Amino acid sequence: MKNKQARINGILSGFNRKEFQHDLINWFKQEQRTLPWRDNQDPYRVWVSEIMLQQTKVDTVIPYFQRFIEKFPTPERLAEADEQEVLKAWEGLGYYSRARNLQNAIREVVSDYGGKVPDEADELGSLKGVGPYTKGAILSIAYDKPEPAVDGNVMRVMSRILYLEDDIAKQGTKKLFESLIREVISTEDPSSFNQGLMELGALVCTPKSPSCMLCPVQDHCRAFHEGVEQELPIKTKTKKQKRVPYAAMIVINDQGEVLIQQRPADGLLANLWEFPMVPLADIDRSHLVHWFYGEYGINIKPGGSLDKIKHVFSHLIWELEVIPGAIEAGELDHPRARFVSLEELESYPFPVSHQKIAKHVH
DNA sequence: AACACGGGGTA
DNA sequence: TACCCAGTGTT
Repeated sequence: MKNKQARINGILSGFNRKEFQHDLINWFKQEQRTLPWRDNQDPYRVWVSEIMLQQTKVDTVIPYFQRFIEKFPTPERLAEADEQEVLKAWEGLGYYSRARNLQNAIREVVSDYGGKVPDEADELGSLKGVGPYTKGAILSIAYDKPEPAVDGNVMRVMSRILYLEDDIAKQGTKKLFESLIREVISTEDPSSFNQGLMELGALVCTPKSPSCMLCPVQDHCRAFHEGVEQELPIKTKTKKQKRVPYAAMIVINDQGEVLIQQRPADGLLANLWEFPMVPLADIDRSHLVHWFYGEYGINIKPGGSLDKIKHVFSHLIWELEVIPGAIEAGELDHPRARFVSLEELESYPFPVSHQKIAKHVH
């Protein structure tokens, strides 16, 4: 413990905190982008935006945020919505547990906190989906509290400013940055300080070829002075994804309805909908008919492949072979599957991979 | 301390 | 390709 504080003191010796705060905050106030969640300090809107922005670019989030707030303008409206409706609003944004956790947490806010987003760190941090970053972001941006909000931007920017060679891919490194931010954050305007750090990372202090000549805190940057800004931060590589081939089936009944099913409540793409599919490692292509009958109680006659879809996730790659199946005989018998009209299909939340499959449904 | 968890954009 | 992005929960 003492060791750690000693290191922090060492890192910050000779660092002009007051001037750094001033230069950063002035730049932020001058150059910040106009973004929908910056209209006001409504903690609910700040919260929604912070969840959406996790691992997701600002430009991607903007239209989702607008639609989401329009549909669920208050904690109460989100709390009372069906989960399927929330997932539909999240459709295409990815990391769907964010949406389910957000609704779960908002329901707790409505039932336990009278609909008011907590402004206390422990209460906020105990809510589903609110980790150290989001907690600090809400406290500083919505409630003007001097709490660190350390994300990838902040670690990159501060690695360069302070010339730190800690591996930012390691979990523990984030704690170091949180301790450092606690020491250097502006207590007068923690919101602009935290947002300024992130805005700087997004606009100036970018991962590749940072625009140091335009940087408002260039004077404070040790990496720039040493000419090593391109070498920082240190980040170990992620391992590459595993390929998994699937057969995905388009099965349409005599009423023109297509067969879909809801995915399990846990794991990948939880509770979203999909076309029937099976890993081609589990069964051979020639056993498709047998597998399909066993699973759904319907005899089909597979047609030729309509498409091969490659879909990349962060940790795996789906290779989907789209195969039509003509119904020969049988009655659907499956707890999570149903036939729906093409019109109804639109109201179900599908992952992007299966939206690609849906393009072959006519 | 690792790994699961989406999807889109960039060089 | 490979990396990056306003991270969190689980094991």
